[in-house]
Amino acid sequence: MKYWLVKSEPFKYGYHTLEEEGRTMWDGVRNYGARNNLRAMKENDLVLFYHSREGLEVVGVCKVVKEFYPDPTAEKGDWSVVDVVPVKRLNKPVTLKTIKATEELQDMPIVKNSRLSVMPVDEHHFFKILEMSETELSD
DNA sequence: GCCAACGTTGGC
DNA sequence: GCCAACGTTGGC
Repeated sequence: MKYWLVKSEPFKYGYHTLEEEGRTMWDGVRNYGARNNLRAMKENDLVLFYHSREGLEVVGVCKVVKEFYPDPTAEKGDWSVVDVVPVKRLNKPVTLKTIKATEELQDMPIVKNSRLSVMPVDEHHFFKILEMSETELSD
């Protein structure tokens, strides 16, 4: 089991949109690093959902339900998508500001590389963020 | 809205 | 295959 973080602009596709739709194809990734991370995702991996540009906070957790396959929205190039479903909205969103202020989260790529839209998250970072959000997954 | 950081493109 | 120019992302 691995853990990830994906970014989305909430005015384009927010966590609320995922909750409304119940499931989505994570399309539109056009960056090789991000794509390779998508391809490394396995079914049942858990993914933090982060709102970029507006909000600037981790708002929820989702889960990979289908491993990578070709991105049907790509007109050319070798791009991939995965399918995800919402798992749980965080009780308290964890802001980027808070992440940056938390010593043990300094190694997260989001702190150093603001442009990567799909990134791996260490297990202990993942659970630290859940703890900070006062959210339990086991239900 | 600005601009830093990062990626991509294309001339050589 | 280097690197300058350009484009995009996303924090501020």
